[in-house]
Amino acid sequence: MTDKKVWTLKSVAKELGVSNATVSNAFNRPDQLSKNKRIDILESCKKLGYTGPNKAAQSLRKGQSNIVALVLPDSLEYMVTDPVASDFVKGVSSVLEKSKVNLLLFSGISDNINTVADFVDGFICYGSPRNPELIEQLRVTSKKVVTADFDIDRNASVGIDNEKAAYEIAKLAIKSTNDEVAILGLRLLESDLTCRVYELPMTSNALCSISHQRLNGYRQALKDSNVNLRSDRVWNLPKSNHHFAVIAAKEALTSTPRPDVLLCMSDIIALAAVKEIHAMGLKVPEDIRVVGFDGIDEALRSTPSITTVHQNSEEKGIKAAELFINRATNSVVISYHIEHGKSC
Amino acid sequence: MTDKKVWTLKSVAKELGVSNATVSNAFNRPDQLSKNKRIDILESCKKLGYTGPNKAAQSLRKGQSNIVALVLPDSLEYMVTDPVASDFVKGVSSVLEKSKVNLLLFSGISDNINTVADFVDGFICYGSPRNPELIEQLRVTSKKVVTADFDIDRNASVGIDNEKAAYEIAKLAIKSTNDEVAILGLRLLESDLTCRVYELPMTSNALCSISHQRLNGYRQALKDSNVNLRSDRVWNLPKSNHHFAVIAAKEALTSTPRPDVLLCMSDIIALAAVKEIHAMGLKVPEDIRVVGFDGIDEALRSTPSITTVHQNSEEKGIKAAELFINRATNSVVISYHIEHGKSC
DNA sequence: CTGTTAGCGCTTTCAC
DNA sequence: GTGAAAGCGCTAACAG
Repeated sequence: MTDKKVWTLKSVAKELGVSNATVSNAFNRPDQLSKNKRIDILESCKKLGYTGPNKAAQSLRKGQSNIVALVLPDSLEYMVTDPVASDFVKGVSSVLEKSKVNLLLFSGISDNINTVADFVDGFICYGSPRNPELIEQLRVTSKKVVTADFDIDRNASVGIDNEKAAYEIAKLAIKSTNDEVAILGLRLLESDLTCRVYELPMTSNALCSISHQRLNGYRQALKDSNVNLRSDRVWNLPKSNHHFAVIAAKEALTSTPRPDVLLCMSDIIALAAVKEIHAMGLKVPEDIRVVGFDGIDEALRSTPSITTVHQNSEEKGIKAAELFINRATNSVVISYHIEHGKSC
Repeated sequence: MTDKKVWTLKSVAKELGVSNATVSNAFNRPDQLSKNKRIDILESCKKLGYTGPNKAAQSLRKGQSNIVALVLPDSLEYMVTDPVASDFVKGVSSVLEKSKVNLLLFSGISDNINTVADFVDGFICYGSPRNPELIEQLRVTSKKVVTADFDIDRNASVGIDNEKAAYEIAKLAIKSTNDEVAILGLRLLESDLTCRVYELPMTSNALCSISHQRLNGYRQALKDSNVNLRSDRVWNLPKSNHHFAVIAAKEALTSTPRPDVLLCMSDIIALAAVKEIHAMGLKVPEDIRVVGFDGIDEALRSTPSITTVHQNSEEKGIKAAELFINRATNSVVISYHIEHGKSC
C-alpha cells in the first residue's frame, strides 16, 4: 500500500543509465552480459524496489505464465468438502509447488474457461466439470490439457480401469443368482436430480464418463453371475454427498422386492446407505450387502468397514501434474486394489 | 488442441471489415455502438471461433484481471488438510464465485509473491504466511490486501478478538489458585521446532500475531485468578497438526509437577492432548482439564467433547472476500462463542 | 457511431 | 557485450 514510484524495466534502465535490453537480460538471460554487470544491476534494482519484469507483460510477450488452472468438477467448495477431491488437489499441488508453478482454482460450474485461459499455461481437469460447456471449451482450447478420471479426445489423462474395478467389486458383492441388486450411481445423467435411471444418455461426454464405465463393469459382473438387474434399480445422484445419498438409498431400500445388494459408486454414498439400513433396523452385511468406491479413510474406519475399490487419489493428482509439467500426451492407468471390508 | 487460426481482435476486425475499436467495444462497451451491429459482430466472432479479447493483454492494459490470490499460511496441502482453513476457503470461494472472480492459490512457503502479483488484483491472506518474507512483500505491494487472523499495517482485516476469547476460555479452565497450567501454543516462535518457549520474539510480525494475542489473554486470566504460570510451561508448535501436538502434549504431561490444565491454541492440539492423557490412564476432565480453540466439528463430537472457542471460519472467509470486493480498508471483528464441552 | 493511434511493460532480433 | 526498434493483443482518447 506504499505509494512509492512504481518502476518499470524502462524507467529502471534509464535510471541506471543502461538499455532496456540489458536490464531484461540481467533478469532473464545471465549469459548475455558480464557477471559483474548483472549483479550490479540486480542489486541496484533491489535498492530501487524494482522486483523484476512485470509478469503480466512477460506472459503476454512470452506466452507463458507458470500458472495452471485446476478445473474442478463442481464449485470450489466441493474441493475442500470431498475427501477424494482433496487428496487429488494435494497431489497436484505438491508437484506444482516443487516446479514453482502456481495453481488457479477453476470452478466446474463457471461458464467460460476463456476468462482465465489467457492467463494460464493450461488446464488440469479433475473429473468432468458440472457444466458441459466447459468440456466443449476444453476440447477446442489451444492450451495444454490433462484430464483425470475422464477423457477429452486425445489429451493426456490419468485414471484407473474403472470398468474392471467395478466388475471385481460387484462380483464380490454378489452371492447368489437370486440376489436383488440396486445401483446407486453418480452422475449417470446430466440432471441435478436424484432419480432412477431408465435410459442412459448417449452423448459423447457420457460415453467416456467413469460412471458409465463403472456401470458397464457392474452389469458385466451381474451378467456373468446370472443375476438379473431390474430396469428400475439404477439411481442417479448428481453429487457424491450425504444428502443425495440418503434420498437415493431410501428410495432403493423401500422398493419391492427389497434389494440384497447395493452397489455404490462412492464411499460417501455407501456410508449413507449403511446408515439408512441401520435406521431401518436391518443389518449389514447379513440383510443387505453394500460396496463402495474410492477407499476413503472414513469408509475403512466405519462400522462395518466398507468393502470398496481403493484408489490413490493423491497419486492420481501427482501423475496428472507430472503429465502436465512434462508436456506428455499419453494416458496413464494407475492401479487400484479391492479393500475387503465387512460390508459384504 | 485444434490448430485453427488463432484470432486476435485485430485480425477479426479486418476479417469483418470493421475497426479494432468497434470489435473491442462490441465486447466491452455495449453503449458505444448500435445494438444490431453489436449482436452482428458478436455472432460473427462466435462463428469464427474468437472467444473475445485476450485476457492477458486486457489485464496488462487495464490493470485488472479478476483474479485474486489467496495466500495460505502454509503449503497448499495445508488448505485441504486443516478443517479450519477449509472452511475459510469455502467462505472466500462462495463470495468470489458469485462475483465471477477467480482464485489463485498461493502457498505460504513460496518465496516471492511477485511471481503472481502482476497477474492478480490483490491478495486475501489467511493467517500469517509461514515465510516471513511474504509478509514483508505484502506490506509493500501496491495491490489490495485483505488479511484474516492477522494484520499487516493498515490493510483491511477480519478476525475475532483473540485476546478476549483466550481470556474467557482460560478463566473457564481454571478452578483453583493452585492449578498447574501448561499452554500448548501455535507458532509463537518462527521456528519449525516443537519446543518450550522461554522468550517471546519481539518482532513486529510476532506482536500482531493472533497467537501472541491469545497468549496475552491466557496470561491475563491466570493473573486475575492468582494462578502462577511456570516459565517452562509454554510450548511452541510450528503447525496445528496431530503429529506436533502429540510431541508437545507428551512433554507437557510428563513434566513435574504435572499440569492440571492444558490451554491449547487449536482443537486439533486439544484433541491430540486428550488422546495422550487417556493413553496415560488419566481422565479428562477429572485429572486434567483441556480447552481448545476454533470449534471444529470433530472437537464437538469427540468424547469428551472439547470446551473451546468457536469461531465461524466460513463467515470469516465470506467477510474477507467481501472486504476485498468492496475495496474496504477497515477491519472487521467477528463474533465467537464459548462452546461448553465436557473437557473442563 | 466509427476509425486512427499511442502505449500498457516487456522480449527479442539485429546491427553496432 | 550493448542499444534501438518492432510488436505481443489490447483499450481509450480523440478526431471525424
